[in-house]
Amino acid sequence: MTRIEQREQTRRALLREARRLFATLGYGGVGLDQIASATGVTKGALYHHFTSKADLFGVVLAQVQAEVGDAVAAAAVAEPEADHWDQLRTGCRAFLVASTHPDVRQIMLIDGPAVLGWAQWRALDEAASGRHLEEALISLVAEGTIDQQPVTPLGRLLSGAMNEAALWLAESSRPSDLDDAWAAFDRMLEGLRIP
Amino acid sequence: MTRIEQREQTRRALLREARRLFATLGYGGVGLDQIASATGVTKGALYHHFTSKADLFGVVLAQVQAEVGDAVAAAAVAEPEADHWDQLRTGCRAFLVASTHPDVRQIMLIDGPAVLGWAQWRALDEAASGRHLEEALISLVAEGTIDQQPVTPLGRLLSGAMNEAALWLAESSRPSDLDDAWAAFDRMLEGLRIP
DNA sequence: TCCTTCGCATACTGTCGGTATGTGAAAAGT
DNA sequence: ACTTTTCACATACCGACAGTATGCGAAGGA
Repeated sequence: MTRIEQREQTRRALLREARRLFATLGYGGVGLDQIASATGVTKGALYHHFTSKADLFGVVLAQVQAEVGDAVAAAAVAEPEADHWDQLRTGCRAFLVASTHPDVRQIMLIDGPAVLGWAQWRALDEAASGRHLEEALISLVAEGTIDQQPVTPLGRLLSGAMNEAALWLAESSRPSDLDDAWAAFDRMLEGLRIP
Repeated sequence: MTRIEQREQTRRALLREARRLFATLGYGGVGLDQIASATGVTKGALYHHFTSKADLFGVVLAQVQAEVGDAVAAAAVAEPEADHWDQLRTGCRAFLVASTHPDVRQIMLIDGPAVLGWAQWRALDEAASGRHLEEALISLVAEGTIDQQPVTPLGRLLSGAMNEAALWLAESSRPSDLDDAWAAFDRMLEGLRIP
């Protein structure tokens, strides 16, 4: 095993255990010694790969965000013949489903803004899934499907609505809640559409 | 000065300084010694009034939530002759404006869920302003102004949309952003209304 | 006036994020 | 082939901070 391979392997293992522990215990509930020992290394190795606890969390968060973003993009690509409107809908539904998963809930929705600050959190969100949302809205404004308006505030409203709905869904146990939340969100979207 | 007066005075002073520091530096950026010395007491006094740092933060958060809830209620009461629909709109606008203030932003929107957990945060939100929102939605469903549907997921969607919009507004500097965000939110509300 | 209560201070401990330094093996140079 | 350098990690340590145990002095009741 060459050195660069060993390095990557250790780094991946650290990220895997960090994500697992951050997701189950929350950022404040996990110590760096705990992450290191779960990985089978010491804290020295951790600080060789990451500059701080927040930095490690940031990389984990970026990874989670990227997965959610990929899920959204995959859902949109899955039906290439659909129009922009239906691509927005399927993308939003994919985002809602993905955000309900426990890792995403704790790391991205709860701890993310508090640990990294809202500005940095937003930058990661923008790079991962927010970008897709704004692009979709721009297309819809351009083709006249929704009112001419600045897309950034509208994107924030929709994103915040889905985030909060995902937090609520992850807490609730009734299976029908997902359908109810999606129906309500879909009604909201439909209300934006010019008849 | 009687003992009970002295106690209340110290407690209020602690809460005042804690709120100020939590709002400016964030929960993780403030130490209990810092709060105590800013108040002019020692950490012993702090632990005599609050069981933990999270407990102190929880009381501060409840106070902030109550202020926001009062602002929403006051805005609705300010125009008693308006119908339920316009009362919802003015309430939402009051919430959006109040949530943009720095204290509310940092304490209620960013640190709140991470420090207390989402369930407890939601309970405080429900008691303060979420209740008003759900009651308004129930009235609107009952009178047929919006579609028959479960109000809880819809309330979560609207609440999350406003929270995220408030975070975005507090970051941005253009004065027109508030108008844009409100216009977008108002369009969303209007879309829910049965013609 | 004595005793109890209690609001708060003082002094201490354990944990944890972060740093400084050591070490042995892999890679590079000659 | 031998030396030197690099580097991935371990070990040992420090400071900060949340939390605790205890002491004290004044208020309030008996």
